Formats: sequence, structure tokens, C-alpha cells
Amino acid sequence: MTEKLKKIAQLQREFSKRVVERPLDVDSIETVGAVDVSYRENTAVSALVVCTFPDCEVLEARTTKARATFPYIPTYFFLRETRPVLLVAKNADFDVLLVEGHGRAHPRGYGLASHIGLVLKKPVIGVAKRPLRGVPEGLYKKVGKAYVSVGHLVDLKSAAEVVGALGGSYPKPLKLADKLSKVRT
DNA sequence: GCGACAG
DNA sequence: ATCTTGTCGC
Repeated sequence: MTEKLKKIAQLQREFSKRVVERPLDVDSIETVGAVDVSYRENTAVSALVVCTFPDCEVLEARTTKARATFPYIPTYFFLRETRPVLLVAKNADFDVLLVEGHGRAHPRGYGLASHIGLVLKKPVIGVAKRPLRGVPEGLYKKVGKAYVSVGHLVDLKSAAEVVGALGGSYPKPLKLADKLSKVRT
């Protein structure tokens, strides 16, 4: 499997070049989406919450289930959560998306948030609770307790502004998505 | 053997 | 992430 991972690592370095970093007009943002995934045995439950920006009034909330097909391996996290995230974010509408995980703040400059951004072709911001080892501090910015990094179609400054405008120690939309994904049925 | 890191 | 009671602290 390590051989497979080496190929994946090379792909990450290549896709990393496709990531677009540019200012995002924060004043024109009207809605923010947030996705998080929780696990129950072999099932991945993903949740999406779309809120108004920056007041966080919930406009939409949905969940979806999928089989967890790949284990969690640090720096290869996107292999595990891309499917669940894309499933729940499909056809959803938002100006910018917050993803639980890193974007550029990754050893190869390409985490889950970057991958989701390239696939959706929408602005995505990576938000994590802890930094990954061996990642230059300049690749992320700490806002409250959140480690913010560029996912796609946004630059670090704008990304930090967006998360900062949401207030709180950790972005509320993500807290809601986290909570929703853990609802027992 | 040592070290150990998004979720 | 998840398994889990009580418990220390703001």
C-alpha cells in the first residue's frame, strides 16, 4: 500500500499547483456552507449546514450516509472524506465552504479542503483544530482556536477574515455541522 | 527501535 | 473520528 500512497502523494503535489489563491470579496459573501463527517462503525455520516454570513442563521441543513471505504492516514485524509463530503455538498448553494480539515497547511500543500475546492470549483476554506506536523507556520493562520488555511479560490488573508467575521472560538457553522453529523437515529 | 501528526 | 463516568475548571 505504501507504493500506492507514494503515487497519491505525487498527485497531491501536482494538484497543489492547480489551487488558486486570490482575494475573496468578504463583503459580498451572503452564505457560508460547512461540512463535517462523523463515523458509526463502517458508516460515514456527513452533514452540511448553510448559514447566512456573518450572522449564522441556518438556511439549510442536511445529512447523508456512505460506507467508509478508506482508513484515516495522516496527510491522506482526503482519501477518506472526499466521497462523504461531495455527497452531502452536491447541488447545495453557498458562496464559500468551510471544510473540517486542512487545505494548503499540509506537507504537500494539498489537504481535503483543497481537493474539495478543486472538484467543486468553489471557494473553500480549510479549518482544523490542530496543525499537521512539519507544516510551515506561514501556511496557516490561527483564528480563535481554529487553524485556518487556503482551500481554493481564496487567499489566506480573506480566509482568516471570513472565519474571524463568524466570531467565537471555532466557526459556528462547523460546530452545527459537527453536531448534526453525530445525531443518533 | 523511535516517533506519532487534519479526522 | 470513536470508545466512555465522573470530575476539574471557566
